[in-house]
Amino acid sequence: MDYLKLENQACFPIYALSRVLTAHYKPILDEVELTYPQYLVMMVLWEHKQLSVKEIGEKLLLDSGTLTPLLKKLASKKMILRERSKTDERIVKVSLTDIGLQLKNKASSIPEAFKCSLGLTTEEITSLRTSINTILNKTKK
Amino acid sequence: MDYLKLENQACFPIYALSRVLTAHYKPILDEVELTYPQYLVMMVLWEHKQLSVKEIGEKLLLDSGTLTPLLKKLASKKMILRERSKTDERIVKVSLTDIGLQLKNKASSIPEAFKCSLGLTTEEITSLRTSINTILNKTKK
DNA sequence: TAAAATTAAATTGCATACAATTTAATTTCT
DNA sequence: AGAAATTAAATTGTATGCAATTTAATTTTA
Repeated sequence: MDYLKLENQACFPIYALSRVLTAHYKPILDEVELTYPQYLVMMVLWEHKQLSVKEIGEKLLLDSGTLTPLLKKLASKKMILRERSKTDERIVKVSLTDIGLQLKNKASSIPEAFKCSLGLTTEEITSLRTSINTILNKTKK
Repeated sequence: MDYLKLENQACFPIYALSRVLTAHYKPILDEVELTYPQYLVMMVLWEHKQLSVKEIGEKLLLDSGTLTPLLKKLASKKMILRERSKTDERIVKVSLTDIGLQLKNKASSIPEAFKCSLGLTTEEITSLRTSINTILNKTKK
């Protein structure tokens, strides 16, 4: 078998699928004026209320080089608040504004809209999530 | 179930895994001075010898906005040749230079090196590729 | 305790991605 | 044939990603 053929690659379909899925999110997320990475940040904040940049990075596997400008954008949209920690000035605490909190209501229909856009069954999605998570946990070090 | 929680998302693990896998490729591809998307382009050219920008885009699901600068970079490294089609001036034909062709020898060890870097069994990788391809084909429209 | 090491963000630079538009060439249609 | 529509790349602008470095603050250590 020629391992340098695209069809024999495992990484390419994941790389491609990631972009295909983001494209499916696009029109849905346009409604709430979020990009996919911004949506992920909002999601972890809806769940945890307040997180440092580092903590957000650990959850999303993104570094400050990616997050700092992204968080500034969310802050300019008044969805989040960035403030230096009083007890440790190195840390920037990120939290939701009222607008950001309210947005969760509007966003509640997104998962279902996305699922419809994909045209996969619930079982297919669950099975995919489980198997990808297994691999992700083994490989992310 | 709260569908706005990260752990219940199917898309996030794929997005994250894609980046984790690219990171695993990084040190290996550094040896041949290619980025991961550049490696994909080289791979389709090793297989097909000559392709138009559009054809490369169809195989990799990338558009000219992404490919044009990437191909210019590969051309500046003397790995590929870009030339307008004689019969249809709209089309740019991309082919391998001798250097680009030679590179396949050096690249032949990449799949195995990557597999080792991942630490997954052949079965895990094959099964992953199969299930992701199924989903990809259903969703890429 | 003062220097050394570490840590958290931010910054800089490079390389994608992709939407939208533009340009140039070719096809289709009337 | 000539205008209209279509097509293929390139261009423009915005938004990631990430390596490497910098900056400022805190912790560790000699």
